[in-house]
Amino acid sequence: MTSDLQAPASRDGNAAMRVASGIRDAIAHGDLAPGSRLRQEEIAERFGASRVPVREALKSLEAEGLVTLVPNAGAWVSRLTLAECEEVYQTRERLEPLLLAHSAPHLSEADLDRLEELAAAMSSTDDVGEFVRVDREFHMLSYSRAETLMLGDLVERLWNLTQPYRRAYTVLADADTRRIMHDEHHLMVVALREGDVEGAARTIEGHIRRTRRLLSRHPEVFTTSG
Amino acid sequence: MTSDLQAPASRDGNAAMRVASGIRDAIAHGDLAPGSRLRQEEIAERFGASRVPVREALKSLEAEGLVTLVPNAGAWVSRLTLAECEEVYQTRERLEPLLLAHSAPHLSEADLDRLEELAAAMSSTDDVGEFVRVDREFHMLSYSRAETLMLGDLVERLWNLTQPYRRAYTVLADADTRRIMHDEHHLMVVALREGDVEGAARTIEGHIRRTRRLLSRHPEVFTTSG
DNA sequence: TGGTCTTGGATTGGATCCAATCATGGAGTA
DNA sequence: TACTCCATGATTGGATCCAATCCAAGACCA
Repeated sequence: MTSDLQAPASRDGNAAMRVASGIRDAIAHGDLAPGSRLRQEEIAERFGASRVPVREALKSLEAEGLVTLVPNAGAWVSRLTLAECEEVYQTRERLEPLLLAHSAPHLSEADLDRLEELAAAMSSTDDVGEFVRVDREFHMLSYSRAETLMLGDLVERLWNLTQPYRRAYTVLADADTRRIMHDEHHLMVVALREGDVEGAARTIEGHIRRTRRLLSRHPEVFTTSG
Repeated sequence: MTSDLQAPASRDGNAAMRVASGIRDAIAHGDLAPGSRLRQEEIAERFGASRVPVREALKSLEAEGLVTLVPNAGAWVSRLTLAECEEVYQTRERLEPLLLAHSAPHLSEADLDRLEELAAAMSSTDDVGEFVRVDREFHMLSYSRAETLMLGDLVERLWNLTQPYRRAYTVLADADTRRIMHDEHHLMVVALREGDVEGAARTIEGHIRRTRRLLSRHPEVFTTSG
């Protein structure tokens, strides 16, 4: 019980924030699958905190939609149906062009170089995990210069909601589809370099739309076999 | 073991939920102005609870953007600048046509009759408080038949964010502007009756866009004089 | 034998207590 | 007079304890 043996958990930020980030990451990385039950005490012990900050963290995650909270019953990692996932993509289709328009004018040359690097890395890798990771970095970087109150956070949350399924259906893309995705990424960088915000916005919209339609052809990703 | 995977039906009634709703309503009704400090103990006493559920409620409200939480300092009702308010309206401009498209096919005749009633009530009242209240009911009813995972809640949150400012700039609309707003409402009902989802979506988009432009002509609403 | 009731354990929800942190104001000094 | 430093009170953050609720297994009875 003496705290000398147990190193006090890192002090930056408050505990609830740390716990929330930890759970978010665990979900994103696939360590916590959709449908998994989240027991407060278990989480508390895992993060070296008491249950109070855990409950606050779960409240935040519920508001983000990542966790489903049932009074007097418990918390589960949210599970999406195909229809719900399509809804998230429809929403992204509307919001990300807007967010990109906010960010595009402030992207530096270095940002654009990095975007090109990431696009190239995506077309050369065969590892799905790596692809998904780089894909996320690519898009988030393209939005990173937007100075927004909530739109940026909102889009990131939408990505988080579908992250567990992204890997699953990325495997299913055939060579042609992958080629088209890479072309779209490249087109987007070109448009951004030319200062063609409208063109970049249209490209990202089409990109998300195409991904959504790919998704809807693979309902097997969402079968609740577990 | 597998019984942990599916969440049982929800049951409402915990304190954190009540507190969150209470604060939300207080902000919406203007009892809590943007910038107001929220002291945990004060709130706890007001709702007859302890500080623990209050802290959970504040976490939720922070995730919604209604409350700004500063570690080790406290909580304040979020205050928007003009630019941030315009961002919310830009976001609504993209999302509400989509949400309306989800809802429109499921609106009943009774719903449409009620919408017409509300539109008429808006054009006949001179009381600003009444107008704002009915306006919200009108739009929320038009979305109420959408069966969405998050889009419906998301739009409602966006409305909540700007609710404190809506009353302020509604006063500033001249007779012409009000007339146009009423026409738009009526046009929307007509399009919905005809089953013209696309037309209704365009109408609501134009309606929000017009409101946003009206808003940007009245920066004085956002001067931090208080 | 089948259904209902009860009881125990497990888990969440809430209250109280203690620790950590921050703002405020006053004393002391150049 | 103005600036620094420190002490003190107020407020938030976290831990522990207790109450309420739910689920499941087994007892009881028709």
